[in-house]
Amino acid sequence: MIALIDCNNFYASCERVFDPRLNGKPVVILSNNDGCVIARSNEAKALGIAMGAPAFLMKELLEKQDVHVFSSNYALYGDMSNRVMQTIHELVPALEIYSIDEAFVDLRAMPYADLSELARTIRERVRQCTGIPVCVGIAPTKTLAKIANRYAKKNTDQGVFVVPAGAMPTEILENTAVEDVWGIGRQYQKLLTGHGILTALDLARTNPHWIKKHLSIVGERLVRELNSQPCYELEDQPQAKKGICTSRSFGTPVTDYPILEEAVATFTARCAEKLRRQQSAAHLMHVFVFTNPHRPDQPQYYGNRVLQLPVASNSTMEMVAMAMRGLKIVFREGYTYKKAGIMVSGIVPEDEVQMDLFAMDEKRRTLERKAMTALDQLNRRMGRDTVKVGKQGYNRSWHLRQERRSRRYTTRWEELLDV
DNA sequence: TCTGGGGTCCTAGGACCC
DNA sequence: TCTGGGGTCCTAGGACCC
Repeated sequence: MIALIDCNNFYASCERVFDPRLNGKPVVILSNNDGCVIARSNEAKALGIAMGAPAFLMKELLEKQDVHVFSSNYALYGDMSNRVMQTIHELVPALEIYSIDEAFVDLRAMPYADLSELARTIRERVRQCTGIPVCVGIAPTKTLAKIANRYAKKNTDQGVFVVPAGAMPTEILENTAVEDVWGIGRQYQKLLTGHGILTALDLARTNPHWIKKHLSIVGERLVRELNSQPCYELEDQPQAKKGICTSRSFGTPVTDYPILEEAVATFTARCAEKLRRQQSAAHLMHVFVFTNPHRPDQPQYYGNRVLQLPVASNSTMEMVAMAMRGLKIVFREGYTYKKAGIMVSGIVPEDEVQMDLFAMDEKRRTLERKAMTALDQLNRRMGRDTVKVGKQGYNRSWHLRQERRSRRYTTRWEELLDV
């Protein structure tokens, strides 16, 4: 059996842990740049505030209904996520962190006759140690555990639901709309409902050949999983990423080349850090810049370039130098840039990098590697970008708009909660 | 009379997830 | 004034190999 543990309204719940006055009130959290609504408390959902709704269109409603609005505070949410995961991990050893607010756990080796008792224990312990409410769904497959979790959230006071192994759980499948099944998005929903497949139960009973033809092998696995046949194992070892992207919209639009340089250098430094953290190196870098597509009255431009490093690298210095060459190529004077980013791919383990007879000499490479290790250690201890390359600059005028961010209660001494 | 049977790698595009 | 930022997997088609 597999459990899916999912935090309720996670970002809103994080804010509430440190400000209980928010309990019972509508709370929403905005995306980077205070752009869209990306998390809502139940009270906010009840007001009809949609996921992904642009904040500026909701302004009146948010004010009129006295909604508490927050900018994203990823320092807080990331740290709270770590605490939740650690708490679960202390109770169940086999844990797959699926997203910032969800984890699958393998219950096969757990000495509990009654799995709902274990689920309640997990729930209470997470609540006690972190203040975050979670729901737990338990079932023979991941897909069914997802459905069980959703059902626990919507239909029970306990926040726990178990789909037993053995017989097909017809009742819960019948009460789950097909578009609420994990892996069924907008396009597949349209296709399936067009063929009269409206519920998870209908989908579970659909002809596998038809599914394979229209939803590919992914759909076939999904149908098997609905029939209690596991196709997805628990992945408790995180896999190295095959592509890494750092991109941002700018708080204020950018026209100046030096400011664009600072932004792109910073994104590159972030990609290099991510590569080093997973002990990888990349040999392709994709630089892109673009104007605001929501302003058709302004001239539009999308510039992008893929650059090849002679030897796969994760050195901030080498990668920033390369990114600056790419930016020079894609930059066009006279446009107002809204967003830029760096994507790296062609990722290999850092100890399996293929050398080049004519590239940077080995001595320099070793030195840079040592420098990067020192840089990472310093920045981990003293805070991000304590040590950085000069191109990253001090300007920050391109930086995010975050007008309503709460304090970083758990990761900054100077922002601790006052009692 | 009649024209094989395997493979690999790469890219673009489309679907999905949080 | 104003619309986020990451990822994954699969398939089809083209080019190539023996």
